[in-house]
Amino acid sequence: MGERTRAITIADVAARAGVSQASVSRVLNRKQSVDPAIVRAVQDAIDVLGYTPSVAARSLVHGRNDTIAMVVPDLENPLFQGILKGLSLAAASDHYRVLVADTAEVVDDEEATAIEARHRCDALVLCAPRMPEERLRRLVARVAPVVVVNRPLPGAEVPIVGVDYARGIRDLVDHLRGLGHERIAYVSGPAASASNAERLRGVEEASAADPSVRIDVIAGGSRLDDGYMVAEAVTNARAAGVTAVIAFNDLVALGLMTRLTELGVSVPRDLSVAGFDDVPMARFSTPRLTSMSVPRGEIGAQAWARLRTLIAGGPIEHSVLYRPRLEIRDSTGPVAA
Amino acid sequence: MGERTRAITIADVAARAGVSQASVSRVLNRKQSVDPAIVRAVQDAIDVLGYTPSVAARSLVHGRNDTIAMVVPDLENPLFQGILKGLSLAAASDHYRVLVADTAEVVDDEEATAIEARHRCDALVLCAPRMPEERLRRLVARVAPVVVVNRPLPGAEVPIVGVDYARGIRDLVDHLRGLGHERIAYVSGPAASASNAERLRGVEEASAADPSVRIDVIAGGSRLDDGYMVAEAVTNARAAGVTAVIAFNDLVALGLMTRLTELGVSVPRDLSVAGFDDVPMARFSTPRLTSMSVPRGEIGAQAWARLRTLIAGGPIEHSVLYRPRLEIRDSTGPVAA
DNA sequence: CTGTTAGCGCCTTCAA
DNA sequence: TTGAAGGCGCTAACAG
Repeated sequence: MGERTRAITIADVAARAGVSQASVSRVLNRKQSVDPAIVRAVQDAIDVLGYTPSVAARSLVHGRNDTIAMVVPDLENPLFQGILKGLSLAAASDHYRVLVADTAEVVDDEEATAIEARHRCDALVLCAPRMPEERLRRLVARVAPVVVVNRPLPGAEVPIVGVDYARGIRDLVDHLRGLGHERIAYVSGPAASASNAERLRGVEEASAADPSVRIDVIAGGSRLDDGYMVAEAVTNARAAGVTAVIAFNDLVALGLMTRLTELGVSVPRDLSVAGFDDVPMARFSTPRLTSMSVPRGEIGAQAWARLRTLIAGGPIEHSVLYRPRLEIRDSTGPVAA
Repeated sequence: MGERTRAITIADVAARAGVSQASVSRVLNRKQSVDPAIVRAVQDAIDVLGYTPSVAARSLVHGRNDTIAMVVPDLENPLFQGILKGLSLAAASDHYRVLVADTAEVVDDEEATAIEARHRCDALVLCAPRMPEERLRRLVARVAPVVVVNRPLPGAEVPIVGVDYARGIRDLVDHLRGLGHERIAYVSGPAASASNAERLRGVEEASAADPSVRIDVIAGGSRLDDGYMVAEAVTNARAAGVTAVIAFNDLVALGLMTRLTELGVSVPRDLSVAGFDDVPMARFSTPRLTSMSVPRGEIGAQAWARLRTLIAGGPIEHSVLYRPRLEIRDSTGPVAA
């Protein structure tokens, strides 16, 4: 890598500077102190020759290559993008780079992809929202050091950086309750998604905590289209008394609102709609979308912090769960009188 | 990399199988024909030991590591995400992985980042829309094999995969002209952006080709906020007779429409608005946004195709320029009578 | 402080 | 067809 023609090596530098390779290596790594004259000679030789050390050789000697991998189901998901960005920037500040491995939503490939990616790198960030728990647990043990992002994994020896989706849903329900809504619909995400399961748990908890509220679940999805297409089901629910909708995420909420507008359903007058994730677009929809904000970049940065500790041989640090922050905008309002 | 404890090596496998390392290497790489008995013995040993070859050692020997890097100014830009996804998938099908290097919009870091990334990888995909041409030309020569994405670079020895933005703008202007618009405003992107320059060229060409049309340029930006904030300037332009707006990209168009709606300006009745890039959200805005579609994933895939040829020692293949496709939706309409 | 010597794990001639 | 040996480029002992 890194060279077109026959690369110049540390031996060339040593020869030109009239010293041993070890000395060159020393000035390169500033480990021991070296005679200033030699340092200068070596520096000169390096400059003249335009030498750069081979990362491959270094990797072989050190047993690491200052690279981590992030495995994601879909690079086009704004949530993962934000995490990747945060991870990439944080890692870069420690001279680490990030390899991306998009599994294109094929759950059955995730395991192999993760193992392969891990083999090229020093550590792994795993986003595998749909992988069965047991399989993920085995995988995690196999590819350590690793941190799991955006889903719980009870009992596994791995740091987790995630979001308290259940709590977020409860907070959202509270918000709607405060506006007078008692009949709410939750448009669910992908059936196998762990974070959808967490949200559903939040739905249950909210129902249990407040008998006056009733929350129906409508099968949805995770993308704009899914929200668009679920609109009919939502209007049916509305006819049956539902006054507010919580969507799996903002994309679904935005797609839903688009269709509702077409159908002549006014948000929030006829129906309140809330999303989750607080993607940039949420502030720019009409009406502006009430959402639960999730610190995407921060999740990536925290994942790196934990990974760095593990790489350095440190302990498995405490997991973190971010509590989503309610962003009240214009798509939710008081229940119609 | 790839190991926690002392890794097992090809020597361990050889020992257990009772053959030489060379034989193991042979069955691993299925190069020469090997005695079936040996093959079996080696396979068994590999399975029992759970051996996987060291990528670092391989890299050192081969001088490559089956990894390419993509340098981008901002991972959160939907355009680059799409390209990255396409690139990543295409490369993966050839057992290559992609390293991402986000320069966080700091143009002065791009050069160093590119060189560093290139040093870790076999080749580079460069997205550097704001780097001065001359500097980019020098850089490109230095980091080959490389392909430049999404900007022209006349006279450089490098394949380019890009978009004919000028043509796209002209097609868009034609569309608006067909609807009767003669006074158009172009909300420009970042001043240093090469693709903005291309769009401006399209604006000039369109004006030159059709004297009946007049296109004003309004300074904008590249994000939702920029579009939102430029709305006042746009309404002023409208007061001065402008009947249609072309935004630098969809994000700007969407932000602009949001603000226009707030200001009571009806799109497309009072003003037509068109974007560029055709991001997923364009189909879901209210009104649905007319845009110029750009094949994001395909750009990434083509970038990989060219890179692969270069890596294999092939020639610099022809550059490609995609012609954006007009997606007529509801945000553009006939000029008011 | 410096040079010599062994590897890191793998592939690849070269003989046998 | 197989094994032995050298080397990819660098670093880390170990002497000197």
